[in-house]
Amino acid sequence: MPELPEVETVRRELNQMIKGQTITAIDVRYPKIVVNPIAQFKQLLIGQELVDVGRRAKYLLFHFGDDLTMISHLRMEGKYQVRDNLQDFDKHVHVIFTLSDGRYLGYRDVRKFGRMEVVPRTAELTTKGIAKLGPEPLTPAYTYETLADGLQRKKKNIKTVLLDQQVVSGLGNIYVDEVLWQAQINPEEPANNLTTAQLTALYSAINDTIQAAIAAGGTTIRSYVDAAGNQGQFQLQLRAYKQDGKPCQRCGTTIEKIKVGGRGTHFCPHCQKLN
DNA sequence: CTGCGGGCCTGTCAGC
DNA sequence: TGCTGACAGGCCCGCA
Repeated sequence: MPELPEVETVRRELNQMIKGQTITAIDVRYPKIVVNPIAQFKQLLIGQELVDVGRRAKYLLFHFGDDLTMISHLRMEGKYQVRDNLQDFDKHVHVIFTLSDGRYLGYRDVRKFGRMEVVPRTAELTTKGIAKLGPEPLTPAYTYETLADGLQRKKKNIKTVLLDQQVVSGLGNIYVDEVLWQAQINPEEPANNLTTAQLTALYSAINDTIQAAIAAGGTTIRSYVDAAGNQGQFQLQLRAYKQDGKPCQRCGTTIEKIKVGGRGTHFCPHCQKLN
C-alpha cells in the first residue's frame, strides 16, 4: 500500500486516536512480523506510554516514554486498526497491542511483508533501512541541488532511481509514475541524462505531488485505508498510474503501461519521449 | 560498487 | 466453473 502520503496520513490518525495510551499487553500472532525476539519485544514495550508517532519517509516511528522507538514499516499492505473488541480483528491481524483505556491497536497485513522493531530512540535513524534514506520531499534537506547532484551520479533509468529511496525518499510506484508524467520525463530515461529544465520540473513535481496527495489523505487503489478506516482521495487525481488505456489529460494520447525495472509503469508516449 | 533476479506472502483477476 | 499464471502502494539478500 503505502508511500509517503499514506504513511503520513496514518501517522496523523494514530496521533489523534492513541497518543498518550500505555501498552498493557501484546499478542504476537505471526512472529516474523517482529524483528526482535518476541519476549524482548514485549518486555521492552509493555508499560510504555506512547508519546507520539513520528515518521521518516515510509517508516512510522512510535516514540515511547522510556526513549524507545518502535520502527514500523507497512511495506505493501500493512495497516493499523483501533478497535474496542478483539473479535473485530480478522485472521490477517498479526500483532495486537492492548491499550490502557481498554481499546486495542491491531496491525493487519494480508501479505505479511511488514516489519516492526524496537530500538533505542537514539538509534532510530541509524537503523538499517532508515540510515541510507535520502532527503524527503517538503523538508529543508530536499533541495534542487541534492536532487540534481544525486541523479547526476546514477546511470540507471530515472524510474528505478526514484524508487531506490537514496536520492530522494518516500516515493513509490504510484507517485513515481505521477511525478514523471507531471515533469514530462520518460521513465526509461537515464537519470544522468535529464536536462536542466527536466530537473527543475521534476524537483517541483515531487514536492507538489506529495503535498497534494497528503492533502487528499493518500491514494486508495486496492486496499489502503488509514488508521481510522478512511480511504484516501488522491486516486481521483491520478494522471498516469493505472490510467493505461485512457487519454492523457495533457495531450489526449492513450496512456500506455510497460515494465521498467520489473515494475508496472504508466506513461504518455507522446509527452514523455526519451531525450 | 552496480545490476539483476529471487524471495517474502496472500489475494485477485484475466485468460484459457 | 476451475485451473494457472501474472500481478500487486516495498524492501532485502545473494550472486555475477
